Amino acid sequence: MYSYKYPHPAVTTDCVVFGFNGSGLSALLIKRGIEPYKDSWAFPGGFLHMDETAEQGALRELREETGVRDIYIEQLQAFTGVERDPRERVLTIAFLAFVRQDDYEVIGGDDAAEARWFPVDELPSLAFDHAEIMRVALDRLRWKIQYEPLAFRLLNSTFTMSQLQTIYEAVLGQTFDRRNFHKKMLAMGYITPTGDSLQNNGRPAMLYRFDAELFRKAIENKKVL
Amino acid sequence: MYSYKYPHPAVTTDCVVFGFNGSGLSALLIKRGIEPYKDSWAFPGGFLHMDETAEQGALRELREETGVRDIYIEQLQAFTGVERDPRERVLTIAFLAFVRQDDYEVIGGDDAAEARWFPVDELPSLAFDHAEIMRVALDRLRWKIQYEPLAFRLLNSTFTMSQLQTIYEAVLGQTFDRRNFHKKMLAMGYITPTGDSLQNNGRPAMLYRFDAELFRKAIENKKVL
DNA sequence: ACAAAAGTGTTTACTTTACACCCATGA
DNA sequence: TCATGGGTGTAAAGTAAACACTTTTGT
Repeated sequence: MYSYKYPHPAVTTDCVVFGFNGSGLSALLIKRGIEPYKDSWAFPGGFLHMDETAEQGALRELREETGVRDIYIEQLQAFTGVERDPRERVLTIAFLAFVRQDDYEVIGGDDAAEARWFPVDELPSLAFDHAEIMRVALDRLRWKIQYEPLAFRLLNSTFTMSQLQTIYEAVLGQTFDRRNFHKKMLAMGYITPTGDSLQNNGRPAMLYRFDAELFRKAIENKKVL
Repeated sequence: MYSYKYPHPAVTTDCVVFGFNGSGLSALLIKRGIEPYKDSWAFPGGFLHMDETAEQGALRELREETGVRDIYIEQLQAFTGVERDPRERVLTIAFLAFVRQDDYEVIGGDDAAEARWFPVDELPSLAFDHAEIMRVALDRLRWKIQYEPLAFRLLNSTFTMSQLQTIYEAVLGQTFDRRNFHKKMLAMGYITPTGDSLQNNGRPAMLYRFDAELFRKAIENKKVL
């Protein structure tokens, strides 16, 4: 037992993991193996340990519950509704993650009976206030992809322009002119051709690479992200 | 005493309150009246109660410690470093606020021995990790003012174009061409002239008003904030 | 030769920047 | 009448949007 002079809320972390499989945008959910909301789908997450930051906790829970590891996450926001958990006062710090969906064999583990990807437009009903968290996460994703090079975290290290365009179209829910898209992306100054090409069905497509070094220089010069 | 099966961190809220007094940008700080960091300057804030959301807690602490009440705040982010408080594990949820500096007689109260405004470029050294919070808050402010009508929260309900321009220049640390600034602001479509004017030193300046209704319509039509 | 997907350039519209003179008021 | 700050328009540059034909590959 742990005792405190004043009441303390419990603190959890949750990870909204977005993945891309070549066509549509998905989110990684786990089926809860324990109460409350047993057998409901929810974001991977769990109670914060005393010796880890929220970010470390979120990564640990993600690894334990889905097998996904070593990825980039960033804080979304804290959700602090008083009644969001029936057990006791629990607030959660939600994180956003972006991964190449095919890099991971997601497997349920620990408190998760099962883990799988759901297309973001075919989500099941979610435990706790996770539907609200999902709304905020999608808004943030749509906002950020326009100002930060998030898309490259969802692609292999080399990619074609149409793969890149597919991500933007999936996230923003609109289509772009192929020629203008191509021009605009190259004009950013941090996407470089590799020289290789990738073949699927028609003419082979050139492969590009995101250059983090050039990106850093680009934002320095242009003073806006 | 309050006992739990697993250890719980303590949770506080902190408010980074930005104010504008007609010329420069300031932040509201309190001098801590209790340990730890007694007599250091810090953001107003304190422990979260079990029956309030983080936002409610932040507003309550702000009221208790500085007398500032009934203002708009928004969540900045949670700060969760393991060693950020010497007493026990404490994580804080930081909020951002924007106020008309002259609307409030700030007064120290509760755990705060004193409360006063500091120009953001003349801040004292801060308690806990509040210097880090300040950095994040300023980054966020600079980012948001370019995309959201924050400036109007810092001004009286009617204002002149040069007052508005002064805020943008103070926050972003750069100057703008008076004519282009004027055009751009009116082009937003949600700033309307009141018909009145304000006199200070030369020719009287037209007074404008921020129209929240027009703003709502403007973001609907332009689909980007 | 045909189907499928990829590569590419030009014109037009729009947005942003640069820039200077006249006006209203108080001292 | 002078000093102070406010109001305003136009031309040039840059950015974004519209738009269609040709190329490479596999079948």
